[in-house]
This record gives sequence, structure tokens and C-alpha cells, in this order.
Amino acid sequence: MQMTPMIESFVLHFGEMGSRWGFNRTVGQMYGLIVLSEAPLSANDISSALSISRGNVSMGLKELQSWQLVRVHHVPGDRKEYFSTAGSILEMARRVMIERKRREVDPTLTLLRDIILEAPSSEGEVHAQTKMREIHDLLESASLLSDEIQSLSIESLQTLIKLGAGVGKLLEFADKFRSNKDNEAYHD
Amino acid sequence: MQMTPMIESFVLHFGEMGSRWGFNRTVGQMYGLIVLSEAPLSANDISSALSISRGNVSMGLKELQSWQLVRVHHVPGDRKEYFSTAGSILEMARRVMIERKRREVDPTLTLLRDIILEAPSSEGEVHAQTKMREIHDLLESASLLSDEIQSLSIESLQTLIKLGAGVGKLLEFADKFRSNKDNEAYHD
DNA sequence: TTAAAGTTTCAGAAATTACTGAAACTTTAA
DNA sequence: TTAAAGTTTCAGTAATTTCTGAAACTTTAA
Repeated sequence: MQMTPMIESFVLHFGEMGSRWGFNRTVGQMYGLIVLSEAPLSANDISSALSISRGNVSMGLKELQSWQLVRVHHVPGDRKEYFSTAGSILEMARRVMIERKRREVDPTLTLLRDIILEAPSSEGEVHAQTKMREIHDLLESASLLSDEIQSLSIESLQTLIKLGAGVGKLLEFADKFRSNKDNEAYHD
Repeated sequence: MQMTPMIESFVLHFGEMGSRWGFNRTVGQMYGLIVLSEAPLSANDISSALSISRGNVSMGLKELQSWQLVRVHHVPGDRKEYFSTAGSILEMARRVMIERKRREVDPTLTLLRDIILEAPSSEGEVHAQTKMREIHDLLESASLLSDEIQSLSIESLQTLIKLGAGVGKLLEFADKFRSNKDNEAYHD
């Protein structure tokens, strides 16, 4: 993997963005490099291409594996491990979404569920709990919606993502759909 | 705003989560406190409730205003500024989404657009550009979809968020909808 | 069973980010 | 026009996070 200026600028950008996406700079760079590479890369390839210490590369690869963003290849007669991306770009976007929800939403839901059950001990706490319940309900709905979306086939996801300006009209339909369902009192 | 254990645990949690949501610990705590407070709070209220230096509170409030998450009140005959949340929880979730997209997606789209236009100077760069175009196209679609969703009324957003298990069925409909539209060659 | 080829761990150093507090600044009203 | 009441800025410090590199560990094949 030769680091041309074009590839380098993408990789560096992924590094900067990495931190906003939930991992650190070097992990972002490593992932950027693996995405662009035609052939799977060894830890040493990555270490030398990006001038990142071998130890750090090892930890970064572990992190990327925990996100399920990369997968390992073994070449017969070679003891090295080689890494490439796991699945299509869309599948990877999905993985990132799942992982971020788990890190950003789930802990808050858990906390809110617990606090809401406590008996309020003052006026202020009654109000606070009301607000917390609002947040909880919104996060829970969003969480369920997200789970539902994550469970769609890649084809349905394609449709969804391309939906664009169709969303508004679709929601009019959804409104009807939902009220029908309500009338049927959940005969499902 | 008296800091009961219940309120404190929420505020501290918001602080920890803050960093994942795009701002730092103290800004998260400040926002948590403002959300729970029945009455608008002055910078000094916040500073003393959270033991955060007055200067830091000032910067934090600026940050929250830049996210459009809080708004300022003026009390006649009082020169202090008082802060409360701006709009409903759902409106705030929307603001956070908008701001995060701007920080996390838009810069990448800009970069990718530029790089894709460059002439590839090797085999490797041809492949790299293919990958970059895939990412670009996905991000662009997601960005448009997000813009569309952001432009919905609060009521439509409510519908959307409550959609839950309806998503799958709705997408079957969307598939038909889209192919009709394609056949009409965009007579809109 | 050994040594070569590789990976992982982790203590400490480096880099980055966040926070304080005092000084500078702004606004208001008398 | 001044001083009181408030806000903002920012240099320096503290806290946190990331990174390195050497040592420990693991695996394989001869």
C-alpha cells in the first residue's frame, strides 16, 4: 500500500473524524487505510505505512475488530494475520450505528429507567422526573426504531436510504396505517 | 436548584455522556441541570450548583447557545441573564442531530467530493477512488434523508419515531412508490 | 524442545483537551 | 461619568487520553 498524496489525505481525514465517530485518531487512520487497500494488510504494513508503533497498531486492530469493522485473513504458509474490511460500506455504516447506539443511548436509558422508579422527595424532584420520563420515552422510541431499522435486509436499507424526499409522503401513509392499527386494538 | 442525590446522578451521567454526544463533561452537566430545572438558571446558579468555575460556565453556556439548546431570559429590573432549555425534548434531539451531522458528516462529504475529482495516478488510486465514491454516495444519500427528516413538522417526527415495527411494511410500500416514480421519469 | 516469527501488554512519556481564576471588558442606572 | 453588577477572555495548570517501545507472551515448524 503506497501512500500517495491522495490516499494520505483521505487517511488523515479519517483520523481526524475518527474521534467524532467514537474511536481515536490512529484507529481512524488505520481503518481509512484498510478501506482503501485492495489487498488485506498485515499489522506491519499498517505500522510502517502510517508510522504508528507496532503496539498501537495491535491495540487499534483489536478495537476495530470489537466494532466488527475488519476481519482477519490467514494466508497458507504465512504466519502473519492480514486485515481487510468486513462487508460492504453499507454494512459497515450499520455496524457503526449499532455500536454507537450501544455506547451513546443504552447506558442513558438504563439510568433513566432506574431513576424514574425512585420516589420523588420534593417538588423539584417531581418536575425532574417528569423531564426524565420525557427523555426516556423519546430515547426508547428512537431505540426501538433503530433496532427495527438495523434488522432490515441490506436491500430494504438501500430503499430507506434512497428514500429522500419521499419521507414526507410516506409518513402521511404511516399516519393512516397507525390509526388503523390502533383501532384494531393490536390484533396482530 | 437544590442538588438532591437523584438530580445529581442524572447530571453527572449527562456529564459523562456529554463527551460522546459532542461536548465536554462540564457542558453536559450544565445542560443536564438546565433540563431538570423548573425555573431558568443564572450563570452563578449553575456555577455554584456544579462547582464549576464561573469562567468555564460562561464558555459552556456559549457552547450550548451555539448548539441552540438553551435560550436566554431577561427578568425586568434584574441585570442577570437566565437560561432555560429551548423547546421540547424532541426539538432538542433534532438540534443535536442537525449539529452532529454538520460536524461529523459534512466535512467528509466535502473532502470526498474533491478527491473523487482528481485524476488517479495509479492502479491503487483507481481502486481507492472507487471506494471513496461508494462512501460518498452513501453519505450523500444519508445526508439528504437526514435533511428531509429534519424538515418535517414536530408532528410528523412524532409519527416517525413511533413507527417502530411498521418500518418494514412501510418500506414495501416505498419500494412500489419509488418504482412508480421512476416509471413516470420524475414528472413531479 | 527450541528458536524464529509473530502478537500483545503495559508502564511511562507525549500530546491533547479541559478548567480555573484573575484581569479585562461591557452594560446599566443613578 | 462613574461605579456597581455582571460577563468574557485567556494564560497557565491540571486532568485525561493517546502513543511508544521494550519486555512478555504465543504459535509454529523443524
